Amino acid sequence: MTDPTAAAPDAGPVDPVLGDLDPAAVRVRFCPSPTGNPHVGIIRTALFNWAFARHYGGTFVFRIEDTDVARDSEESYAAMLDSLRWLGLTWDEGPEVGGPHWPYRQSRRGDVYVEVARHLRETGRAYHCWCTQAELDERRDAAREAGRPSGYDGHCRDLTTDRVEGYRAEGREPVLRFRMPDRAVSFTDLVRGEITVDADNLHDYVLVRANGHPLYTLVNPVDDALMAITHVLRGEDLISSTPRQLELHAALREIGVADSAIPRFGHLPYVMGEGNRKLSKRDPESSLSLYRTRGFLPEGLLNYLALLGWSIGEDREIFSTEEMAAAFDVRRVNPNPARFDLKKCEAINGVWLRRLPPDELARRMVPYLQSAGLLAAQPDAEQLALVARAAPLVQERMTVLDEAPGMLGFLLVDTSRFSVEPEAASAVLTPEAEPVLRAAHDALAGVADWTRDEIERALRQALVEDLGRKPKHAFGPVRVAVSGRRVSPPLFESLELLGREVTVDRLTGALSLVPAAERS
RNA sequence: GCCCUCAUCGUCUAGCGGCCUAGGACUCCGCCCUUUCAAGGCGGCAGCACGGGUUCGAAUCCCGUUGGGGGCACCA
Repeated sequence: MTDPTAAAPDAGPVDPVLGDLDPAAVRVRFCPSPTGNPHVGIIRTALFNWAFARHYGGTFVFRIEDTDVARDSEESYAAMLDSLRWLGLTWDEGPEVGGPHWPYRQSRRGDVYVEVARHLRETGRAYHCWCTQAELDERRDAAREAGRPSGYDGHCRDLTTDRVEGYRAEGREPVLRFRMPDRAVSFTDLVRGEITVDADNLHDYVLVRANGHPLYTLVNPVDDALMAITHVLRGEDLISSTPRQLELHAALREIGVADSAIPRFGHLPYVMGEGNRKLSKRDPESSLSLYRTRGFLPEGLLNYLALLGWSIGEDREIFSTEEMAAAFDVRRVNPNPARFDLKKCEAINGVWLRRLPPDELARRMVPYLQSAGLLAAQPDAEQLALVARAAPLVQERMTVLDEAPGMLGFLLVDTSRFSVEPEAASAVLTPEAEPVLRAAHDALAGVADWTRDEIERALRQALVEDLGRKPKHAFGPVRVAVSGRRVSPPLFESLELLGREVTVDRLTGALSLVPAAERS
């Protein structure tokens, strides 16, 4: 058992991501604040955290950062859960599934933060600051004017009791500030390497508002510490607040509030929108629900999002979330911002859509057909069977599911609601097409065995052979007559699904749309 | 203003000192296939921001410049 050539435990290279941590002990969290609709940037962050956790066999914690009563909403909270569920990004601890650190909504953890804040103040790690907004603004402007850093200047760090009493007598309400060390702070970012901020640019920051409400600056690090988070993967906008978080966590350990190790941080690049701006919740194209209603598949959307800042390598772009998790390595995350490209997102989605088994595609098209009014809320077996048979016809013609109604509508509407698009009618249902329609009508009416091959044989015979039309001009009018459009699924298969009776009816109807030929 | 950060085709990326006359994908443009549209096949346009180093050798390492992004809240 003993291998003399084996390296001593401390001689092997230390894993730069795990350190000496057991992979299964990895704990990451996804902690959105429920304001507005979930957007693709935040989902990308969720995906990378999920992949990281799954890669190591660790724990994916889902925590709701709802400390901003003015902006948070219950709808947004519900939408966030619904989104992750839809995408299949399952969490191991969090809302609805529970976990040892319950509750996972910060709005329900108020007592915890009050207690921690008290400890911080009693141990001198945080202090009351009595400065008014006006005073702060004035000093900040002056500092900026002088070319100095513009953060808090430490004015209230060491106030005499007389001064404190004076402020109190004025009726001022203090905020609680964290006392940052007077030295540089550095850390190794998992995607960017060493990042150092020197003391001059580290400022005491507010943990608790004058009204007693704890801020993100307190609750986020506290929960990370209490929930024993080992790795933090978040947006690059948080890079500059990382030193604060590091120091607060260290303070928490020193005063005995938490005993978990300080997490390692990795900052993910932005997802950019049009122009050169970070994609924000205000941009309509950032909204996850938009992609969902358009009929993107979770597989496709997630695959595309994975490509934004990460690569599985070896000229490969199509992969599942499981494959991503298996291959995921934070150090391979690309630090530069990526622009969201709808065209490419659609292309990737199209690949996934074509990969679906036809039955599965049919199943997923149903809701879109329903909301278009083409399918009843409780479709009968016959309708569902028709959709299932039609699925293979449209599968390679779609990139998103909400294209289904447009492509299958002619198969599903009853005759009373069927109509030919005016543009198609005027372009194709011309006097020259009349003989074609007539011949097609007569030929199809006589087809005994209504199958795709028999339909094709009959039409070719009648239109191409007998009438001498080019296939394009032979089948075009028939297509418009039965589908109402110039573009449709393959013609013969469509006719087979439509049935002889309806087909013949539509040809008759089309005949009535043909304008009389001008006599000269 | 101060600080942090980023830099390969239009876009997403591969590249971690010689395999690079820089590969793939999306977009766009041709051609083929073809009953429409797609899908598919083949081909094409297009890139290492700039300047210094280091090195026998740099897209790859270092420094600077320029340009982009972010932070400097009693938002998160």
